[in-house]
Amino acid sequence: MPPGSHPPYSPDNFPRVAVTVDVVVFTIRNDELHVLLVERGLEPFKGSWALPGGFVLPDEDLDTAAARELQEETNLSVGGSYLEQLGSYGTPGRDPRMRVITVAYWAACAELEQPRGGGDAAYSDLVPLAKIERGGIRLAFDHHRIVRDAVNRLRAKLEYTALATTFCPPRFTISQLRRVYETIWGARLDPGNFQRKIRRNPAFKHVPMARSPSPRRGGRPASLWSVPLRSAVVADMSPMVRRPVLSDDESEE
Amino acid sequence: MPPGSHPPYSPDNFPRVAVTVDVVVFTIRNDELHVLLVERGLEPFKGSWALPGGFVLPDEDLDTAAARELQEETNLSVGGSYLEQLGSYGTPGRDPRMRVITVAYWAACAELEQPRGGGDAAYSDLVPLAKIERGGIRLAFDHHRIVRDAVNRLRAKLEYTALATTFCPPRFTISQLRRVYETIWGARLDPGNFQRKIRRNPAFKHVPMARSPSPRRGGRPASLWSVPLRSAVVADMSPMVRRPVLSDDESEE
DNA sequence: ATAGTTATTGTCTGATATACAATAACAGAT
DNA sequence: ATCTGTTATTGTATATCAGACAATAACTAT
Repeated sequence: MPPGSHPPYSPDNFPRVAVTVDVVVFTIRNDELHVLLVERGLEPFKGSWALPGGFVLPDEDLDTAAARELQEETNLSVGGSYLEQLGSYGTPGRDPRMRVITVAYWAACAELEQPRGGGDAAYSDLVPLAKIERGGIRLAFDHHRIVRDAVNRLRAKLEYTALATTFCPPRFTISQLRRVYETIWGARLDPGNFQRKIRRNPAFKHVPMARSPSPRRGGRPASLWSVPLRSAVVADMSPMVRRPVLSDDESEE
Repeated sequence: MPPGSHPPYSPDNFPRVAVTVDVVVFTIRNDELHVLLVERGLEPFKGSWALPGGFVLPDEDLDTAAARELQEETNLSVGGSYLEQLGSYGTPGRDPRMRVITVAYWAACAELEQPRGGGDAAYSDLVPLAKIERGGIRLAFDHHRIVRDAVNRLRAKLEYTALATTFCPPRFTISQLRRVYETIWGARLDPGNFQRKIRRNPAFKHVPMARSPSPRRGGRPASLWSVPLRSAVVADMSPMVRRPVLSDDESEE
């Protein structure tokens, strides 16, 4: 890699750097987008919230390290969720103790059991993204920026992939899926047009004899859908158009 | 960052890792997409081609390190080109000497002077991407994968940004720009429809009294265009549709 | 003047998004 | 059982836009 003028590799001849992975875990709870955070028990930033993460182990690939962190924090195997590298952050001084470069990942999960409040490890909790975006949460290091970047990526990817389905159970109604978009985008989508859009997409398969089960408050029962091919979730699809954010009251005028 | 069960930071208490940046520099020469490569003068992979890159210096941000590498290799300031982080690669064993995690970047440049063959530094040259994709080039480390990822990203970004303009001089004709798309996508675009698409895009501004200068071989002279706003280059735009690759002969049935 | 070439504008057609109306299938209240 | 409210699903009409391709425009070279 070094073109020549750089010092040659050798255990004592390269800058001292630590490499960590941090994961932005997204999930939807009560129709609100949440992020998994841990409370720091040590300086620096003791008492602040931070993204879950840790060192990349000596014989571990980056993706593996991220999957391990996700697993450790959520008890979810990567199988049921989506995990993707976001980017690396290494501004000098981002960690006051030493040079730390972090490889950030983001994950989308359907259901998340309430994080164990305070175990042997740190205290962790799901925090509404709105609260973070509002500036209502003090985040350690440059994690505010990482979260912002992750949210932008998430919002963008909903547009042209079927990733929204990873926030749903394996079998879901089209309205459930629509609510995922509405929640994450903060926009209202036309139910009829959304329906057609999904039905036209060959990645989505009708679940034969199934009707929406959960106790509903009236209304025609919806049929269930799934995306059988794992690869279809991340494949490009005809884009969902992201509309401008609407305020909650669009009734009387 | 460590939730708790991890070892605390300390100069002696984290895995030994080196961090480098590697840059995939793209440019177009003779209507062909090229990548800048350097020939390795040292083991491992002595004699193979590799991406230009090197250590991240102790007080250097990642983006800065990448910009420095680009500058060192091309004599181009980042001002005239586009530089973006691609992702990080850290599979154990990717460098046989030690654990090396590289943060890969990719760059798009308009003109590139012929790399100085062999100076004090390594021998470097522009290599046609087609040759790399065909497997005709032995690349060191996992650089083959990095180049592949970079090309995919480049091709994707042409679709919904004005990044193709970074392969053109500051003032260009619409046909020049179209040829950039055709070169990178390996597809043929309809001149008329392409023209309209660009003219409809408010990011593109007509250069008042200018006509295409370069010695042409006949044909109506084209007017010149530019994208005055730097931010408009990376902003989302109405997507160019990527058509299937066409073979060179689409004339006689 | 003529032929060849590239730039630019026009036109038509088909696909698709959007708004919004209409119908279907349920729960709960009366 | 009927009526009301709610959600799911289908229809429809309009506007927009991509794609094919024809028609001009403005040059160079002969």
